[in-house]
Amino acid sequence: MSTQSTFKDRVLTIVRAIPAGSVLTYGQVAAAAGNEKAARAVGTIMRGNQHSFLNTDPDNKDAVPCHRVVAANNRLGGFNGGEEAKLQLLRAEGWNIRVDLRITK
DNA sequence: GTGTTGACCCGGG
DNA sequence: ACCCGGGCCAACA
Repeated sequence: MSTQSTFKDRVLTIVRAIPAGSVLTYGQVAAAAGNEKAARAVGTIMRGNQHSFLNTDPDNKDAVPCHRVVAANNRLGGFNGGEEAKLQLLRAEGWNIRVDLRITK
């Protein structure tokens, strides 16, 4: 069993299965992949995905919608193309993300 | 084989 | 709010 699917493979499969409009935390993905404590490693794996935009295409089976993986405690987490890109993708899927209320100069 | 790094997580002061 | 530390694991040098 272990020789066929590595932790990385399981993580990618799980992330591919996240439907639009849903999100999982790094920790939840790690737990679903069989190792609850590997949240950090999930981030490492996500970093390897170069395709930030193609990943939104639901018809592409190889797409890995890594923008649907967020950090715990309602934090956003990182992204290859910058947090701003991740923000817009999630907003397009119905999430309401508030950023700043104060006036700065 | 040994570090080091990092799209993490939790707790404590 | 802030800063700090320990733990965990995969990838890389």
